[in-house]
Amino acid sequence: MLDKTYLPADIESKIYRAWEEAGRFAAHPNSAAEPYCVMMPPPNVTGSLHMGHALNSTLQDVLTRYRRKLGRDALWQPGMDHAGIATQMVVERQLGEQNVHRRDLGRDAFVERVWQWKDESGGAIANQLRRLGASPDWARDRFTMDEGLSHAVRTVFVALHEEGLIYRDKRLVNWDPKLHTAISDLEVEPRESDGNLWHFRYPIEGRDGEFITVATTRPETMLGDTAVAVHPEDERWQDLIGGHAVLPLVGRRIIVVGDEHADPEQGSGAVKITPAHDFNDFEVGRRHDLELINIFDADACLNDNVPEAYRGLDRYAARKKVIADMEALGLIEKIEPHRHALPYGDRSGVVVEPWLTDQWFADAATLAKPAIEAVEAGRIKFVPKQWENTYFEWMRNIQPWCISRQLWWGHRIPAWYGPDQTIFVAMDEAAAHEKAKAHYGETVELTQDSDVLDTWFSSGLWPFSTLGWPEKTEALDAYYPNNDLITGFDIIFFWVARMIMLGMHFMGDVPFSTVYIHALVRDEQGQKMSKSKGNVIDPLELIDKYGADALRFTLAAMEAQGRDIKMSESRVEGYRNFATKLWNAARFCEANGCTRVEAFDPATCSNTVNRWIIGETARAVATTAKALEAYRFNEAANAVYQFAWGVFCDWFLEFSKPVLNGRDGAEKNEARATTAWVLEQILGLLHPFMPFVSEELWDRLDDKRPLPLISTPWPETDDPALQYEDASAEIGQVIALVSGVRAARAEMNVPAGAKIPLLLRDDSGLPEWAESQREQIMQLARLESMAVLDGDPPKGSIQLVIDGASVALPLSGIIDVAQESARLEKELGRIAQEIGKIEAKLGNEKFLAKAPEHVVAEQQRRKSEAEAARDKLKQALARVAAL
RNA sequence: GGGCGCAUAGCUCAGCGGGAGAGCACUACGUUGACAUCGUAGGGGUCGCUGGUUCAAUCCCAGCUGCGCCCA
Repeated sequence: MLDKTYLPADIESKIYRAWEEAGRFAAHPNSAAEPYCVMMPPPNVTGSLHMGHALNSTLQDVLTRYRRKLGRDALWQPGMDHAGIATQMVVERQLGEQNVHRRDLGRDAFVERVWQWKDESGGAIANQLRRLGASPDWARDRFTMDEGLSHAVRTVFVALHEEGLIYRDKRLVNWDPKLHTAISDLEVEPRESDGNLWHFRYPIEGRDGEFITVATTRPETMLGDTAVAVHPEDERWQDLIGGHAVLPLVGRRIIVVGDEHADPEQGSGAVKITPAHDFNDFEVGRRHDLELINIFDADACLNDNVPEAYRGLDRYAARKKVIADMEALGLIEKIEPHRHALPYGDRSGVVVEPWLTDQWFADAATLAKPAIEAVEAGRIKFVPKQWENTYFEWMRNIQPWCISRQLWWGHRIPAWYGPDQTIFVAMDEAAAHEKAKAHYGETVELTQDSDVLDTWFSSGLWPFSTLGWPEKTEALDAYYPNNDLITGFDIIFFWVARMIMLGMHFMGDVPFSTVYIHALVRDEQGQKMSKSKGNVIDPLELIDKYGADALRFTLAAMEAQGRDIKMSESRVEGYRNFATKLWNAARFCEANGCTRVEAFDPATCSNTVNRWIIGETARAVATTAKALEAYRFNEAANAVYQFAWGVFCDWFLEFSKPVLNGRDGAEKNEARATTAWVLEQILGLLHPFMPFVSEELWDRLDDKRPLPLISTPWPETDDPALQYEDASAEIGQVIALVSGVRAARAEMNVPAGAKIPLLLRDDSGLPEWAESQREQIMQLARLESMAVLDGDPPKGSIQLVIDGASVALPLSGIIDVAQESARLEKELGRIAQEIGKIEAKLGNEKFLAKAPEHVVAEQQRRKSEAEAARDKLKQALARVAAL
């Protein structure tokens, strides 16, 4: 016998272990089944499960389990990302606690140390995903730094280099002066902050006492100015274009150029140009062939290209000194408070510098073309569709992708330098030597590039590298293109776009056909969860408290397309209650001998209640499946919830009680078999959302199952014979009657325990449906008797009108005449209002002329129904008044 | 500045051209032999504002207001 309360913690790990040990998550690329593949966005090896992972993984697991049950050969590919900067920082921090810097260890020892850390404490998230009930094929687990994936990375680098799509260039990059590495523009986070606009006067050469005023938010960069720009059509400065100013503090002659970058509306209309330290100025410099003067070192301290007094100062000290010195010279026109966005490194949290360095770049614009076309042509579809705009917007304006990072942890760039700095890109050192020998005609010393690749370079290969590429494997053949990609909008650029670019280029086909972009999980107040705000909800705590099923169901039920999730614990609690409810329903079934009957055929049931619930089951299965096919997770979850609780528990089990408690025989047998069958369908429907409780019940309710629920086919209820529309109509009337009686009882304060008589009549006397469902009605409406209403209702009756039938509850002595009269008046008022609305429509000639026929017919039907009810209510009211 | 999204019950949110819905919260009653992590019933909404399209608008279109996000 099942316990009274379901305790998730008692069973979850046991069930999970059983699944995993039996290989229930395994994909079978050599099977005849149609493949279905989802790539897990590889979490950082340093990561631990947060709400975003929980949502992302739940959705993938729902889809995977659903498809698996549909008979597809499902591969949910798990893995982990080496997360270059993040991981290196973790280990550096550990070293820092012992006052050791990575330089003290040296590169090889440091990398060794990171691997050690990875093996010991990395990847904790995999076990956390297990607690969530995630069912990826763990045996195929991959890591972006493992041998196979590293080989794929080198292969791609070498190939793209040979095609000219990867090149080395000296360009401005976002330099992180704390981490000492270049980062991509996506890793830069603009943050609003309060600063100033300093208006500096630069003396004009050859015109004593005349100045050109430029404004800047970064005074220290003036030491690297090589020009002043004004708009070419700005009348104020026409005569100055081509002339020179003298850069204060430095004394350099700098040219005044006409360039559209200068905005005549801003300040004086003139801007200082520092081509080596500003992206816009860099472009201006390029157009006018200006000198690039780099004034910073790697720490963002001033170097030897500035006057001696400033050398060695960090950028903020330099700013102070520049301002003070300009002030002393009387060259500051004014200082205005100014709010603007500063570029922060998302990892280091310091302001990054545009800095001129040699880096490796990928020609993203070229790679993007087929990737844009694939989405335009609909070969990849984003759900919700509006994210395609975001994708297009970025892809159509894509910049060269800086792929080198000055880190130690990551894929070392497979490029070697000869003594004269000639570059040899090759799969390994031996191959590089071969190339070098061919070039130099002799063996020379080669030095490998010390940089590593951007982490996203390797994750961009994920859809095929994990399947064994560049080898032609069975898995690659079966699962590429993948089917669905489930991820958050925040990595559309970082990851999704790169996978599409690289997939198109190397596989010649899209990496996946659908990208489902899900919500961000916020806290209850709608705030983004963050450690600093302290509003982070730990999914593992929720699992401890309410069970993994409850958390999963909450996330699925709240995942409506295009809206963020405000996570609230009360919802989780509510879905925990749902699991308990189901548990108790199963317990009821168990206690009443409702066990699976092998020969049971839902298409040939005779009892109306059974036929009805079978039809309802078929509808629920269809609704759920349709919602899942459309990625409407909330609709799918709600369909299951509503059916299991609102239909099966609330009505069907109640209807079945009289039979199950009655005499043994054919009727009872059919009721038991039907109940067992429906419960099984519910468990099947529920399994993708609540795998643990459904599996546990599946197991506990029958010890002769050939397969666990996870491997049992999805409920098949397509057979039109299961619709049973006649039963649906009949039970609909029963439910209306029971509900009507219950409402009247409550309203008239009839004690809940009191059994009352009921009189009922439609056109032909006691309706057939009432007679055939007599027992159910009597039980659920708490009746003492049910008889045909002959003539007028007895005095002192509550009178109801239900689906065309007159109902009387003779309760003389119990009811209050005034109260009953008020109740009927209220009801009548409601009906009259409705009739008014419908009449307005039907009285409108244009409506009759233009509305579709079925809409008009529907309104007419509603009108006559309402009128019939109104008439009966009026009669009832008249009778009450006569008392 | 450009783009996207959101505004529906006290709260969180579905819905979406022809009868305003759910969960939670709230109120009343209730242990009827699965379940108080429960049952039954109930209250509660000019569907942000203003126009337009339509026989018909919460739903489509435009504008406005407020909020959020992305890009520059």
